[in-house]
Amino acid sequence: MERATKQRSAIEDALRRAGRPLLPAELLTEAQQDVPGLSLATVYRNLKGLMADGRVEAVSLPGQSDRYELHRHHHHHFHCNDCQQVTDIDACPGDLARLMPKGYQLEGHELTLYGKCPACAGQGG
Amino acid sequence: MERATKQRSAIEDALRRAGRPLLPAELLTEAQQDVPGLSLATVYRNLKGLMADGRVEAVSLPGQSDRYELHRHHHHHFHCNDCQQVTDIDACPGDLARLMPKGYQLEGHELTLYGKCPACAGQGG
DNA sequence: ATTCTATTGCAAATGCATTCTCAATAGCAA
DNA sequence: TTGCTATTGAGAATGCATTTGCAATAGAAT
Repeated sequence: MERATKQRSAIEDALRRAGRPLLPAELLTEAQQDVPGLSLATVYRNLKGLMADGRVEAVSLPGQSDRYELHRHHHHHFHCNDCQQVTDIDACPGDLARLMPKGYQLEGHELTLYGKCPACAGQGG
Repeated sequence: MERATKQRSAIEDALRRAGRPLLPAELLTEAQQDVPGLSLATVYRNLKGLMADGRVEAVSLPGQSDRYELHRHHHHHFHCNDCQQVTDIDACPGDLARLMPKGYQLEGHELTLYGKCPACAGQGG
């Protein structure tokens, strides 16, 4: 991460445009609109560097391979059961400490919502 | 799943004793207390069969490989940041629909709580 | 422009969880 | 008991996401 490359900016731009977590393969396709020859290995290499710089973070959902998005404050995710697309949810249930059994210390949480996104909900899926 | 085998009952017994989701490797170790020669392949084979029968279900946590537990009603999970052990949480935040953006249909959710279990909290981890 | 070396594309290589192959074993019906 | 065949153990094989080796390319300091 010492030099600025068109590949890296294409990758960051693609993430910015998407505004949601992308799979490496999706990110590759998106960024290839700027840099046609871009390779998946380069996507992974840059994601690793961008994560080390705190500019990008991985999004792990249950049973899914990691997606990546630009760094954001605490939020959650919605996963469409139809199109598999993931959307950021800028809200939090809060007060989860009350769910904890006695003796357990709560340090964090992750919430994944499932259902249909507007596009899929409208198609009788 | 046509014949009853000591391997299968050892596997079910181990899950019952644990009372929490186990990794295939943990389950192997536990069940080997009953059937020393038990192999990992047999653990996987039986888990698949038990899941098909609805007796066992997979527990996927973000960024983790699947764990397995006996079938239970809706619940959530706590993952200890120290010992990595997973505990069932018989409570639910409820009313998550209010977190949904307009146009999205909520069909389900998964909540993972993180922190320290009693054993690890007591050790200044 | 020249030089140095970080970065890239490609394909091969990893790491891993899970599945499969196959001969030997063991439920269980008769 | 006997016979049929589902199940098992062991290890090789898969499938996938991710990483790496290497020669070629391209930032950017001079």
